[in-house]
Amino acid sequence: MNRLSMKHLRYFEALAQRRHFGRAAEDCAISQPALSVQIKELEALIGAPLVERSARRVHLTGLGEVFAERAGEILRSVDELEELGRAGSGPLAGRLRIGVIPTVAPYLLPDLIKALAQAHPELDLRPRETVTQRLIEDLSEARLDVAIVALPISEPFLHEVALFDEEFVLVRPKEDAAKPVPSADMLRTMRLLLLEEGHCFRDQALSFCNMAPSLQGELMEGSSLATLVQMVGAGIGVTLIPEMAVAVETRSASVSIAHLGPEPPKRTIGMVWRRTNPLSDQLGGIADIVRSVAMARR
Amino acid sequence: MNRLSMKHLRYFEALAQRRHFGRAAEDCAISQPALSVQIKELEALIGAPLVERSARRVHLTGLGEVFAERAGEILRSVDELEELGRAGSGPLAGRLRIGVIPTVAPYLLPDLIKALAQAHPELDLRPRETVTQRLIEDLSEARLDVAIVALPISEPFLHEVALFDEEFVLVRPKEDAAKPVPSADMLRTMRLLLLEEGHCFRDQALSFCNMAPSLQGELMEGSSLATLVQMVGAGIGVTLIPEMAVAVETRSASVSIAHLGPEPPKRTIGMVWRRTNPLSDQLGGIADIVRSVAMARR
DNA sequence: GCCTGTTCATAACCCTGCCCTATCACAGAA
DNA sequence: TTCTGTGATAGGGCAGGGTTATGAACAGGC
Repeated sequence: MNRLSMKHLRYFEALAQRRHFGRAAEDCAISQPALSVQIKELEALIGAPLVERSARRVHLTGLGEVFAERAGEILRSVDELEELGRAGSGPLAGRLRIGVIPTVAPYLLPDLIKALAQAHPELDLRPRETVTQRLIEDLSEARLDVAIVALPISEPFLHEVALFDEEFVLVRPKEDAAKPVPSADMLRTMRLLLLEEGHCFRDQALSFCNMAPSLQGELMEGSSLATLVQMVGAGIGVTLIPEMAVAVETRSASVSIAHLGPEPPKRTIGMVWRRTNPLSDQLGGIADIVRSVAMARR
Repeated sequence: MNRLSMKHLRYFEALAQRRHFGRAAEDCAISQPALSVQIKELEALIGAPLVERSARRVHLTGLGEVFAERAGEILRSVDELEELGRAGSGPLAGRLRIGVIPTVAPYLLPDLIKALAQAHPELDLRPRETVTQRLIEDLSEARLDVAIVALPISEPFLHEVALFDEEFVLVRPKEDAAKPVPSADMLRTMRLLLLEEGHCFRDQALSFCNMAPSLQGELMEGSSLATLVQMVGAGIGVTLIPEMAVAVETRSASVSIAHLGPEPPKRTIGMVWRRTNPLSDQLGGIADIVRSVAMARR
């Protein structure tokens, strides 16, 4: 006889309702002696009698009634708790903490949130925007469920799925529109505006130009693509932005867009999550939705 | 594997706090495999994973966190419930439903309530005033814990203890004060005012006068001793009242009190409760308090 | 790359707790 | 009294939940 158990509560509740050991035992699908013993044990546990036994009828003591009431409340909570799994009936119910890198988030998230809310209305979406490294850390510490980043990540503990490829396009001042499109090598000689350290997109752009990260002395840095484009519009230099950002960012700037050929630079955006995440299977479905949203934006 | 148990909740709570199977198992004073099995069973029961196992660290799933929170609340309630017995530390904690007959209640209850509140501050007193028969019924149905009535009751299921004896005194109009005190036989010829049917005091008075209950045609009836005394003051007849009522009832009426002798009628007031009441022992203590209050009123 | 330590899962065994049936004890009713 | 209904007690058996031993997966150091 150790501590209060669920059985004690359920048996006592039955007894409180029926006020009859035999009848209550029946309700509990056990024999009358079994119930008697359990109730007795419960009273010993509480240290005070809860029921008053008389030959003809069973009554609750004052304490017994208080106990029955509280026990009932607890049991209802427990019943509810048992239903918790089934209640979140859909495969993906509850919170989904999704991280997105800054060079994707503003262009993808608005549509994505709408699409996810439609596909999984019971989903409590918690988006978060930050650089890749932080996203990986957050995934590792289980502060995030999934992240949308540029692949590859190559973290052994993460599962990766590709979502889509996106091209990098050159943003020049409007008056340069007629000029020939520079090659990657030529870019290196131009004043190239890039995001500050930590953004993966910065590294991707540098890699396309075959520039060592240490050459950055010559460069200007901005904290967002919007800033970079506005600076280009002001004639300060040129920059690269991902295709998806074009529609939003060039609307209000006097810049021209040029596709870099013949082998345009591009990156692969993908979704990653911990291999150990028990929802792994369902997360593939989420990835499909992200993919379709990204395609629709073309 | 049947239903959710206290162990499931406690083990899961430990795991949620420690985020480590071995450590949590230690907290629960069981072995790590035992905890693993229970958690696994719990997840099967809920129908969804609650924890995410990885080699280095354990995380809760979204559902797991919700579950942990709710489980914690439930466990706190249960802990509290376990304390219920010990909390009502005194032998007589909680509700005490006490019934008193109407010819005693107004003269005893005020002092009694004060005395009981002082002796047992944790006592939640629920007094009730009604005629003997109803009191007995209420005791039988466990709607009352104890009753203060005129003895004997002679119900086999009730335990009786005597509290005190009280004399009946004659109430006459003030102008009769000088007249000789009538004998019991003489009373029968006077206009005797009595309580209405159902009050035990009525029967006791009738019995003193050796009058058959059927002779009531000649009598006046009142619904309370106060009414009777006022009517006597108005010269309508005479009445008997218990000694304890004298101080209160004759204060504001022009009546005179006479002791009937040489063998004055009296009745024994006592306390009764169900033999099966588990608090039987403690109730003797309550009776002692009632007794001392009654004595003090002399 | 291989070895080692950590951690959770699985397996095999065992014991305690719980339930069953049978029976007793008691109180009311006939 | 005897009979009936009710709760308590006794003794035995099954299984849930515990134990230890071991396996599998993974991280980190050499």
